[in-house]
Amino acid sequence: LDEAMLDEISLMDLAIEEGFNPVQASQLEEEFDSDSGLSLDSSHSPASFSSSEASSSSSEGAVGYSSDSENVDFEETEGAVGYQPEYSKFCRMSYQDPSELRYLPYLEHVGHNHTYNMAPGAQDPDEPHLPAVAKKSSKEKQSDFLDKQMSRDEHRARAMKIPFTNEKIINLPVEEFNELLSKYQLSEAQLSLIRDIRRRGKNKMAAQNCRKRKLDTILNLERDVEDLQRDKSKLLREKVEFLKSLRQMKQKVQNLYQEVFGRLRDENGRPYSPNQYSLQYANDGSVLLIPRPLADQQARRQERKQKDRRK
DNA sequence: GTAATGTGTCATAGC
DNA sequence: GTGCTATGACACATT
Repeated sequence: LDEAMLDEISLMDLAIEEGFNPVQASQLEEEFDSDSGLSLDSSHSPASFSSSEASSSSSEGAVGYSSDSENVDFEETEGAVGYQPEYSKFCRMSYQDPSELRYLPYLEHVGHNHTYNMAPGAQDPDEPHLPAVAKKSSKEKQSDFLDKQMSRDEHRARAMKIPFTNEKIINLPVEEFNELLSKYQLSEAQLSLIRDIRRRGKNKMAAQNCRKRKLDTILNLERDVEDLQRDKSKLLREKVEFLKSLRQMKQKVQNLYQEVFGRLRDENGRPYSPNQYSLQYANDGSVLLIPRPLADQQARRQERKQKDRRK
């Protein structure tokens, strides 16, 4: 019995393994396409014109998700230095009216753009020219990377001459935000960029909170699992103790029974046969000597009652 | 070279 | 209808 209990306890050591679905890498079908194959960067298309052309002609229709707001013409940006994939994401498709794709018919099938990746040298014109820097530690590089990430919209805002800070764009309440917008004469492109910056900024914070919450939830659940495992172990130990104690009590009763039965004598002074008689405990505490068949019958009845009660 | 991890972004649902 | 938040999924960089 104890071994069975211990086996049961050992079953609690359940390894919680998270399933992992590896992200399938997209196939690169064209030499300069992004990994997702969804790049909208027209400069990479054989039938395209440059992004600056696209932006310069966008006064009457956007080519990207955020129209010309992010396709700023950065002719002052000089040749790219090295591979800057993070700077390539400036032309998205989401929310876009398909009719706006008339200049890029070969991209009409694209529904979701993750244009993070560009060919070497095809730096996002939105982004500033970043000269090569001295070797940095991985932490510094990570920090640099994050700085670039965080300032990307700021570069865009500066390039589009947005007259207030991104911090305001992102954090002002709607009313104040709209009030701020109304104070300036802003072009459609500027308004579009501002809305994008606000949306991205808010979503960025939301994602950070979401991830924190997710981690907290996981930690709490892990703690709960540990607590429950401790409780279960404790209950199982108690169960083992109770069963042991019950077995001892039953043994004592059995010994007592045999002692009492062995001392009983009939009117002729002979002992009763345990095959023909048995002792039975009455509800009032008395002990009766009754013939075996009757005792067996009562025992069966009692058993049935208990079964019914369990149901 | 690869798996794991962290981050920003997009799409979408729900409020 | 609009704006916001939450979250899954994706792409990418880094470790």
